[in-house]
Amino acid sequence: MASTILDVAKLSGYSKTTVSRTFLNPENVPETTRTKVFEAAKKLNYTPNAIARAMVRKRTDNIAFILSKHQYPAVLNPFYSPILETVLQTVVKENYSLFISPDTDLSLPNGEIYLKNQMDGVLIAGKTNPKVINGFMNQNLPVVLINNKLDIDGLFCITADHYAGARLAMNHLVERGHRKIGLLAGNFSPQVFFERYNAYIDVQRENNLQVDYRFVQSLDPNVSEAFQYASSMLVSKDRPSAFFCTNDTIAIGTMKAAIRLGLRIPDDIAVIGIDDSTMSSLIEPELTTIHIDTQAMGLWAAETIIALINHQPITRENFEVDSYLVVRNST
Amino acid sequence: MASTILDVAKLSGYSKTTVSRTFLNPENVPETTRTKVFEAAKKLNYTPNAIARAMVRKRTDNIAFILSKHQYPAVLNPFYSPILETVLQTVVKENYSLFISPDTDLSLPNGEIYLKNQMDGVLIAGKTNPKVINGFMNQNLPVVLINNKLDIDGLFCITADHYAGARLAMNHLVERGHRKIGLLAGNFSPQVFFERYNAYIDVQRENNLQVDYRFVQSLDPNVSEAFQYASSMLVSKDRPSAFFCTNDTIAIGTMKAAIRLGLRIPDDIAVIGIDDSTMSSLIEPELTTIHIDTQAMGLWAAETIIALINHQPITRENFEVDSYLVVRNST
DNA sequence: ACACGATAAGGGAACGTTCCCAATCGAAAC
DNA sequence: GTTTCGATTGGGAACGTTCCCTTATCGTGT
Repeated sequence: MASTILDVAKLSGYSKTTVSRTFLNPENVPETTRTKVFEAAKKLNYTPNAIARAMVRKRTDNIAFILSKHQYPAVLNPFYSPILETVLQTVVKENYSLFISPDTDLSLPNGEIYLKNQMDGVLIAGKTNPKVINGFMNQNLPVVLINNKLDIDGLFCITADHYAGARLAMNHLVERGHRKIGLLAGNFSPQVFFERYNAYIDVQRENNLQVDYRFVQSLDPNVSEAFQYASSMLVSKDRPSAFFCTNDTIAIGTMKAAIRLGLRIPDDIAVIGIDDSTMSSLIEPELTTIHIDTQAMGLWAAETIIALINHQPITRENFEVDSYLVVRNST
Repeated sequence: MASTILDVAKLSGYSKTTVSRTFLNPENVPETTRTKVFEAAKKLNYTPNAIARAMVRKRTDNIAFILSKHQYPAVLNPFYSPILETVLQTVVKENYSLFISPDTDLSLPNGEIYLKNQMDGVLIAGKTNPKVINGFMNQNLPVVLINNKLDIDGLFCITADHYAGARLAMNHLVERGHRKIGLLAGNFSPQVFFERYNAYIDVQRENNLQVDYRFVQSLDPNVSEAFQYASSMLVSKDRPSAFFCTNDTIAIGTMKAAIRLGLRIPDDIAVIGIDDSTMSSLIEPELTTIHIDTQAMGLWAAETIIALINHQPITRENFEVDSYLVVRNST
């Protein structure tokens, strides 16, 4: 049905080799040849077949972005979606195509198989089964991990220091004079959960504050759950003067609860989040939070996978991204 | 480097045909054959080459999701990202892979070309150059348009009636007794812009209200721009009692401005948005808005493109998705 | 006049599958 | 005992490119 390089060759009067050459390096071919070939191609509505090309070149220029199945929703996830956005823009600029996949299908009988030979490299965001990673690496596929670190030879990772970030948040609250601080901790991957939890405990110890475990709660990181826990804690007579929420979504639920109870933020209750997601500056009062440089994550991940694909030197190995405090009006 | 079907054939003692058969339809092969083949494959770390397979089958099981370049950011766009999420989940369930692409690269010298033969079908979200659509259709590629309608034979479209949706919003404001209503209209595609603008005008005419053009403004649909325009309008002595914002982002900027000026929502100033984006129920007070059934859009688009790929009958042609009013606390 | 290099173009193998067709073999049917 | 049929397997062409190698042509310098 669709026309092939042979049709163009016949119509233009040249050989398939010349046609191929013309499409690959137009400048390496005399002008008359070029125009004749392109003319014929246009007339036949011809377009080089990317699959056939990939077959001989052993390159597809496709990069996969796999989101841990623990992260649902995939595209809408407030932490990962800015990373995906940056990766997409970066990768497209270098003429790669981006393929996105929640990693569920990798566990399907044939899912893992199909993915492999169609990709030049794989980006994995979040916690994943090491078996999957090994599967890719056994095929000599370059892999870069995002917000996850595994000590495998030849594997590159980009992470953030969630302990340091959480300390920033806690220190800020302490500096503002808060002596009683509640914790609403999202149950992300155990690693992230504990890094932030430990920061909460450590900073308080260092400042001789006592942890009141009635105001420490782990929960699913969504607004309604945060709203519920925060509501019940905020009505307590000896409630904390501040809440450390381990992400912005939880912080927003907490603020909602406070506002509904008629409490003033930050005078009656201070709230701090983590992520500096888009929402944090949209709500009123605006949320004080920890900015994690997700743009750097996306950029480095994209550039690294491309460098690996092209066997170019890697600028930095296993790079840890910065976090900083963004003071707004909720503290 | 990587092992091929011939290696497996040799090691297992069967022919390449039998190996191929075993991978394609394990149940069509005697058990002893199956185990021997799979054993050999495992030993060799063999995995069928998706590219070679695609080459002979003339199918890749890849679907492209192209976001209009007018929509930036791509993944983070509050209207399109839920659609993308639904499309992704639906498509993956049917064992297709999803490629995402901002449509900029289609205009690159070779960009358009490369995309074509690697996809079984194409989803295009938002306004696009018809040339691009024709390019795909000339290659006999199924195309489905999302939130955009073009009268091309064989082209399927899913849209929302933005005029009707906007009328819902305006009628709600009128019912609440508002006689003076301002408009903050995002400059989306001209089509969407005018559908909503016309609804604004028409509903007021029908109710004998006078339009005060000092409070009508078109703007880029982002929070800070909305904040600025709303701020300057809200300080006016004879300001409107309500603002119709043509999406939630604008509404949020408007509410922010009102809150900063110490106005009470909805008593001093009512605000209504469109989209029912995630944010609308996170802010305080929660935003009254028009819900557009983006989930239905994503689902139908995904199912339709898959049906087209498989030459199955289409359940519904050119389907227009429902909108309804969601009353919250901003009106 | 001759050799030589640069420029232009073509022939054919190779990439790793699938799938059509044919071949073999044993058992069941007549 | 011959035929038929199903089950199992294999050979080879085809898919549409790229790329290595070769060939032809045409100056250009000596």
